[in-house]
Amino acid sequence: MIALSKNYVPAEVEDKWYQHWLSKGYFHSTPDARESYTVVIPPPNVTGVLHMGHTLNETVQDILVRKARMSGFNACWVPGSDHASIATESKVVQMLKEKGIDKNTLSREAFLEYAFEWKEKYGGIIYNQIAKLGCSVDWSRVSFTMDDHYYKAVIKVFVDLHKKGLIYRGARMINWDPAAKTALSDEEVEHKDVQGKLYYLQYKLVDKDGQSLPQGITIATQRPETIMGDTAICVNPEDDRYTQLAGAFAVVPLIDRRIPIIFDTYVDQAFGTGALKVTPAHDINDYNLGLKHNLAVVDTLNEDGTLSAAAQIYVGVDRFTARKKIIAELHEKGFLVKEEVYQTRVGYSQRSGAVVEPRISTQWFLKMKEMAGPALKAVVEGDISIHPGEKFLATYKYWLENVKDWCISRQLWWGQQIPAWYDAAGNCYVGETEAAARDAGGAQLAGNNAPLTRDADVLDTWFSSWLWPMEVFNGITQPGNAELKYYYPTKVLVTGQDIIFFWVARMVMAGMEYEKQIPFHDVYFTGMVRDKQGRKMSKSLGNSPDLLNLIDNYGADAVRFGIMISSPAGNDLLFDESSLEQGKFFNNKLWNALKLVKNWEGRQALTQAPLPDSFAVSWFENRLEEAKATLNLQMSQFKLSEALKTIYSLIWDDFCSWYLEWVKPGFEELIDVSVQGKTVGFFTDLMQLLHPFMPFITEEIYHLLELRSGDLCVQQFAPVQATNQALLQSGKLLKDAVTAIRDARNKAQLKPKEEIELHIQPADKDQYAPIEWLLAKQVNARTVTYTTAAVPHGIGVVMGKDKFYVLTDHPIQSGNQKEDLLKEQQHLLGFLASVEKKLNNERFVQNAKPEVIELERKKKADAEAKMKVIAESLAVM
RNA sequence: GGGAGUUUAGCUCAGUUGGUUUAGAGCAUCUGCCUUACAAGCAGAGGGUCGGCGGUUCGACCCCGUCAACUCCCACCA
Repeated sequence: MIALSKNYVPAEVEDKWYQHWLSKGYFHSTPDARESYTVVIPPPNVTGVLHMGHTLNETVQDILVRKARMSGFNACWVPGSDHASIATESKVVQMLKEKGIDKNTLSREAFLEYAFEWKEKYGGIIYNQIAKLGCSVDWSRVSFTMDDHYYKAVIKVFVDLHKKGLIYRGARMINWDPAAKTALSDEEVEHKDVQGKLYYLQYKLVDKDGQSLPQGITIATQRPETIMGDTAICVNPEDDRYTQLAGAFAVVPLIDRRIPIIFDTYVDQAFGTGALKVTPAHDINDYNLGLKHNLAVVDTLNEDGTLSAAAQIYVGVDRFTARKKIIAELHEKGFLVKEEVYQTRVGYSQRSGAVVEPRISTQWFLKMKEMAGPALKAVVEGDISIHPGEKFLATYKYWLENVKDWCISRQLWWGQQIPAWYDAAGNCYVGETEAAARDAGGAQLAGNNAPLTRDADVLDTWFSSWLWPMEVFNGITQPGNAELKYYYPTKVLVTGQDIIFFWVARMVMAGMEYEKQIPFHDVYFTGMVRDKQGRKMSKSLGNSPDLLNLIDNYGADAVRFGIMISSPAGNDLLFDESSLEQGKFFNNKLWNALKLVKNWEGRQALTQAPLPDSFAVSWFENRLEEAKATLNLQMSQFKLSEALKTIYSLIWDDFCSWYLEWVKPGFEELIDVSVQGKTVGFFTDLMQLLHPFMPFITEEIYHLLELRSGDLCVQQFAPVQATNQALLQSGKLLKDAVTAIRDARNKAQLKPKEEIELHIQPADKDQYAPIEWLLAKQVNARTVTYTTAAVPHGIGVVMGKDKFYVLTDHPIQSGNQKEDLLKEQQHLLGFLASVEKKLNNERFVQNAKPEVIELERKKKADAEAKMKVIAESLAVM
């Protein structure tokens, strides 16, 4: 027999089994006759580390995948990472800066070399974490969104969509990130409430000949640093205050530029002064107004957010510094009328955190209306189910119905370079290669052999990740290949609700476009992981724990347990290490149960029917099947945390606290060989049920229980058996009786070792026959006898219609037995009153279903019987 | 400014088409136990007018209306 350590030590177990599973190739999938169960990992940023959000996601996926693998499916979980264009590039730029290297001094090739070096150096961290967590991913399928084939797929899709007329290039107002110096999509801009100020500025007025007019005009703005870009002042044509200004001009302060007064109903008379400065280069509304009124566009900002030469003053000064200086100057020169505090929303770059500037720029766009249709249909018609329920359906629908074109070009180097080439005249040709682009140029380029220049920009990261479920199986580069046909569509996507637009909706679009099929059947949205106080986890708050540290401290199983136990689908999770501690305690509980059961080896007695223990065995057999049915239901509904609670309670309460106590032999007694065998079987089943949630300790115990050739990891679940309800009822009666009598013992301050004589006054004596022996054992009764009348000097215990009398040799405290009975009686009186009220209500008797009425009658009868028992007891006292 | 969601025990949450005992679990709390698997444990206990108000119904935690608080998403009013 193996000597088992006092406590469970995860570190000794986890790496061993993970290596074993890998060596057996259990996680490796190849197409076969079984149905596939495919999950593609939401690829984490290649240079990042896993945070608690990832940990939750990966754990959920592993649970689903392991469960599928043990349920007859050919489970395939594809791991991988995302090149994360802008996030990675900014980290590399930062790293270079620390080395004293300026990105601008490097060639594109040299920069990419650094970037790949960086990726190689840090790209392994997440994979190590995924393995440590026990994730059963197919390591032979690791994918990266910049793998050669993947790169080609992205290029191919770009060219294809361009050919279809869905991708176009044009000058539009886009979101500009002055820190990363690139365009962003609308989704990459995060709006935050900010307390700003509204400045009221006085502009001088002149007539068309340049003669000063007596009055000025006051406008309100949040951004005085953009006045040099003003190209008009706009007022409402119906605003009496300003109608006489038709034909007049305003003079921009500080630079003395004349701009026209224009009239448009767009302006809200009630806001500010009813006069609006129009700056087409720096505001989307002003831009549109400018288009309508044919205004000039004066771009006063450089790409890094400093003022440009066009601003004339403060050239080269950062926009926020310039704002302060300009305010001071305006104040000094008397242009600043007043300022007031103003609540506003400012857009920030999701990646760099910089305040985003609206900027007119030539970029590549994807038409989204055309893509949205099928993607909307797939979800609305229920081909894809979203969990939890309807919560995200409305969000998804709204976005797709109102989606705008997607700006897909980024002024970065790290990513798939846009396959567009330009000739000297600036004509643009699109093709997978320069030669193909040249061919596409056709007649226009005929005879022109001058070299073409490639578009310097790369594509948005999400323009590659939206192909993920297809291209990890080479579905774009080798359409219709055997693996794609087998593994696609995937079964379930597990991801955070924050990327529903970035990724989920777009994957559906790409899937519908290129496979004419949904990419996944179910979407499981996990909530956001927050700290105990409900705050977001962030580096700056320092409240984001390190995953490997947690695994060191608690073990991977406990981490998985802790994060799952309090994580209903879609709800935010308040992360608290105490739940990991609970997981650790659970590990230990399992370990101790193992020690107990192992301890019986070599202490078996031969079977001698009938056994007092046989009730315990058949009860647990049924309880187990009952729980399995519950579990399957919960799993099929993606109620994973509920499912874990079910197993936890099944193991801790039903198995350990009840079953094992029932069959446990006394000191130096033997255990029946058949009971021992059954118990090992139960324990094995329990480990199998728990394995998807806590793979390491379950595999360990599985092997420690018995010498086996196979592994739990791939052990297939047996079909669930029907249960015997009567037996389960008896078990409940036994538990209730034990609890009630123990409560009485406690209240009488009896020590556990002090024996009692138990007298039962049952409503139905037959119910007690099979459980009598176990009841005696659990309440430390030396004798059990039946009675039809009150037993003098006994502590009376009322349980439903049954009554127990506890006799003891020890002096007992009479306690507050009577008080308890009176309390119970009060409760019953109230209950009875409510039942009787119902039954006396004619309309209830007329309208309610017969079975409901029957039930109420039974409740009444039961309650009356209980009242009688209590009354008898009180009478004796 | 629109839209969605949440509100049940001190905390985190269940509560399945309205009727199974005037509401359940885990954690926390309290009491008693170092009982030969487990003090990282065992045996018990206490704790909630189901956010407020109104309605539908014989009957509401559940359906409807309304108010309040919190959360999230979306939106170009300077």
